Amino acid sequence: MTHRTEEVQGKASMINTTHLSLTPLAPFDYQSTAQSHGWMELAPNAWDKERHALQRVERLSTGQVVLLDITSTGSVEQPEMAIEVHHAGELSPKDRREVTAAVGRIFRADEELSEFYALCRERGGPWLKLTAGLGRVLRSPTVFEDAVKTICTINIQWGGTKGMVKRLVNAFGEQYPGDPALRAFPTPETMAAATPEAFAVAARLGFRTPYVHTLAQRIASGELDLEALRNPALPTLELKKRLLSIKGVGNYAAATLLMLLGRYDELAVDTAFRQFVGHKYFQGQYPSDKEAQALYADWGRWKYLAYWFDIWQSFRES
DNA sequence: TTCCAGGGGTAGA
DNA sequence: TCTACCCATGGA
Repeated sequence: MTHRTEEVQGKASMINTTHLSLTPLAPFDYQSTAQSHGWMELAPNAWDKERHALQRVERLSTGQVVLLDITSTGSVEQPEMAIEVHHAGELSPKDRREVTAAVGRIFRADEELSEFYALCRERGGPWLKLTAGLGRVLRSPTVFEDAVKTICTINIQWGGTKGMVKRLVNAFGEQYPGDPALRAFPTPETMAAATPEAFAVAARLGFRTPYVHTLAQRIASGELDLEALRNPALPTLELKKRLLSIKGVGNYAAATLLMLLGRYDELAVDTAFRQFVGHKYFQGQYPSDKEAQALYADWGRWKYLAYWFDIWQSFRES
């Protein structure tokens, strides 16, 4: 991953703009990656359809809150992303590195998928499309944000998930100084500082309320280090065990978080999975979870990606 | 008003 | 390991 920086000073505003760039591993399909997951629609993310830009408010480790505007300036084979950072005051070299690292993580800029692409080529047909830079599933800069959002997908329709995440951001996220209506995803410390009662009233997460609040408290107190789960040396089974030890995380959420951590061994069995597999492979009948999972068994450690883009292609064809 | 969603925890077998 | 039951919330 490489980056270069230049700075442009705004003239009429207290907000300055810094231009950064990021070069992901090729092949890389920027737009398909951004639209690969509903995460694009969850606050503080927003997708600008006309400019094909992903916008997001980010709180840096210094406490500075900035607005990111991310677009593609390259091609699939020679990819490059432009990152406009709107911020008050200065943006230090450390801040710039933090921003490019966050964007790199969101887009999985350094994720190596050649083994998955080789399997897609063996299959041929519609799977060949994936080898043109698809296969990256959008995620968040922190494991905490992904964990909270995953818990907010449990037993609820997508509109409900969007509403819950938006309430969390509006109630506990820090404001962007250039537009107080825009906020960053809240830190564990901010959520943990609220009483359970105040948290429940503000977020309205239903039965997920104690799961998310307790998770924030455990991280804020130092008892739990979710970022440590990004360690590639951790065996997947150990990682899954640690995820399942989090209250509110069961088999579905653990498989989703494994995928977000770059481990594709497990399928997230939920209503969408059962409906899709039943419709496409079992003449509309719901198979057992074992039968459904067996469909993707020979994808080995790439099962989740195979399923995810199987449903993604069906969606695009319909 | 009723149903149920992109499930999970718990108890009991 | 499996099943039954309950769990808040909000959209259809």
